[in-house]
Amino acid sequence: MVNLFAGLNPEQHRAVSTTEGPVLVLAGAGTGKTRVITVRIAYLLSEGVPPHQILAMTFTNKAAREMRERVKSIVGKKLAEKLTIGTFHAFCARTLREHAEQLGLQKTFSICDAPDQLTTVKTAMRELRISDASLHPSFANSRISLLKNKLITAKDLLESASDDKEELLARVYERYDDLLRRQCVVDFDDLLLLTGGLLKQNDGIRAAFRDRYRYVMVDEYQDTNGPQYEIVFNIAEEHKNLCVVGDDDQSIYGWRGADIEKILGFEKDFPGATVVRLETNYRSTGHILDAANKVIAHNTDRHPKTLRSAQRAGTPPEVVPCDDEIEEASHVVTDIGRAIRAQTAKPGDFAILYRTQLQPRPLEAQLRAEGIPYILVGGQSFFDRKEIRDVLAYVRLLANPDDEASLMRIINRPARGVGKGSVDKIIGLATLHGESAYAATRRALAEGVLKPLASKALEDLFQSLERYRQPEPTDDIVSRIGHLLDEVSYRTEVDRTYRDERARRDRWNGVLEIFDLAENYVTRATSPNLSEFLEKVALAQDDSTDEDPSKRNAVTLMTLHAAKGLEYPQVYLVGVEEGLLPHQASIEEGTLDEERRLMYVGITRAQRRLVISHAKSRSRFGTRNEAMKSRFLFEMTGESPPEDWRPAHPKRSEDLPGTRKTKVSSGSPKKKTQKKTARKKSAARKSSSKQSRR
DNA sequence: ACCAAAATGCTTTTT
DNA sequence: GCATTTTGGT
Repeated sequence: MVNLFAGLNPEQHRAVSTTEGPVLVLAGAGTGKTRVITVRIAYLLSEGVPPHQILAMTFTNKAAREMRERVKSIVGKKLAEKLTIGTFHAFCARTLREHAEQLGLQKTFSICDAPDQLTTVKTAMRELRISDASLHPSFANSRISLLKNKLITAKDLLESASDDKEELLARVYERYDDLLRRQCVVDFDDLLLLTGGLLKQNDGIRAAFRDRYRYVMVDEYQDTNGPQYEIVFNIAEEHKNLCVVGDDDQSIYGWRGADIEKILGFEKDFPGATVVRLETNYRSTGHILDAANKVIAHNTDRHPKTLRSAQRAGTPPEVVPCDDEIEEASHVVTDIGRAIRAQTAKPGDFAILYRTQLQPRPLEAQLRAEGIPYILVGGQSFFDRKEIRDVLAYVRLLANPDDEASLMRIINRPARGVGKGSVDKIIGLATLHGESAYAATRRALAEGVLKPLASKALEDLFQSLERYRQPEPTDDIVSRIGHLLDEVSYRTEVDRTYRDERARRDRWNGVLEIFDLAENYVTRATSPNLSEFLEKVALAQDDSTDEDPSKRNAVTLMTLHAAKGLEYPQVYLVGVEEGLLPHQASIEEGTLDEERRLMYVGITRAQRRLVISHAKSRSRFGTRNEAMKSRFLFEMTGESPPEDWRPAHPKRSEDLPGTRKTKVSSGSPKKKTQKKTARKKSAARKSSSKQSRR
């Protein structure tokens, strides 16, 4: 075997070679963190540790894939495949399927995505007769998620509720969980929560996991939340062969329940832990790193550290003021276009980073106009499209008949004469008997309480579903899905709904892509089944993007959150304005530190060139708002703000909920019209962007 | 029960 | 500004 330690600096060497006992690696941005983890795994293997005893957890699929690839390139395919490397969520989904019985869960449970979660919250509220006015469904939804991530159960909340609103929320939470259980569905948070509970409560399973996974590694440890910590702790508590790697300065998931205290307090959890600091940055040139250091130094609650560049000073970051987001986009794109034409750079060298999903639009338009290839990362567009959700709902019903959200989605799509009346009757029965909507429909059919037309239609639908539910030996998943869609005439429905020829083709192509996905899955899986296929689909949203080799050499557009862990020769950081980069909502919540870390993450993605832009005004909700240069830019350059500069500040609670079409600012400079934004944080996601493939 | 027109609410970040 | 949801008419 080659010398694994070649090219490692002394700290990296120590992190790799300390295999026994707890290890905390504080790895600043660009200090070779991934390298350390992968070489460490290779080293463990070379020391004779069997691959199945090694468990490595990541937060994103991308990170997991990259880690496996890199280990593979060192130790070869055969060994690498026996390692357990995956996201927390994937690991948990697998564990839950293996041990479903212990939790009173069907092995075929489905995983509900964000829109389904919201639907379920709404159902819970409807059943409890709670109006949208007393509790916003999206607010309830995000709070429930956060509570789960903080290991607070509905019962806990009910007991500790200090006001009416909290009690209301607790009751919705409780009913929401009941509904999920009834549907045999778990949400993203349950995956972690139930696995944690399983390991904590079931001595046998815990012992088995401890015995099996002797060496545990966790990437991005600063993003660990309560349930994840519980899982890791329960597995590693005894043998203590736990190596966590992270950077408190890059903790940007606090809103999701990530607890920065976990990395700050690791030595308390595991006394005697070896602590390794990686502070030599191999990624960026000196000036860029200076800028990053200056910004992050304004945070107080952190492990103090300063990144040192291993490279020359390079060029300082450029700060470009623009009039509005259109000019900003055109500046960025012209800049990129010029470099590409001059052949000093290729499209793949560039990344354009932004805070929110509403920003990429003008950039996309410009890039397309200039004919520059680009990839839009994130923006869950594909799986949010109506026809995709329809088809997946059908597939989910095959795997799990009790999935109510899915049944309700397709019960009358294509239209088959099952109207509101019939649906209400079914829901009524389901609630009355505390059974799933599927069982309630069966009951309604047996009792003959539905209109003849609806009755006949549902008989047919159920017959089709049941026919393709059981795997025929000769039949694979793909043809089962195909036949089912055939029998319900889904193609006809698509043609009927979309008059425009192009739209029709587009939509149907989307459906065909599901078939591609399924085929792809079948060829890879050892024993293909619907539940596992759906699990892959639910847990892997970024799959389509980076596999496509034709898009390799393209400008990358993504949010700052999505950019963590990545690097590009040239980075454009756009929209660095008060209210946007310290985001308004964060200013209101007092989480400025996390916004600053986001800025820090953005800066440290750049290898040799960083261009930061901000606009004087930006259109939002169709109205134009004035914007101030972000405070972070003053922190970065050390300049002091000019006389007329005003930071964004928390908004008064009294606002005008009735006014939809607000007038464009009347031009009075003292009264700031800049802030008119949503006042609640919401987990709702929209299909705001399209064009993820082609 | 179905379709078109009108109102609504959304936009912080993701597994 | 947009897409989705609700409404009102047939």
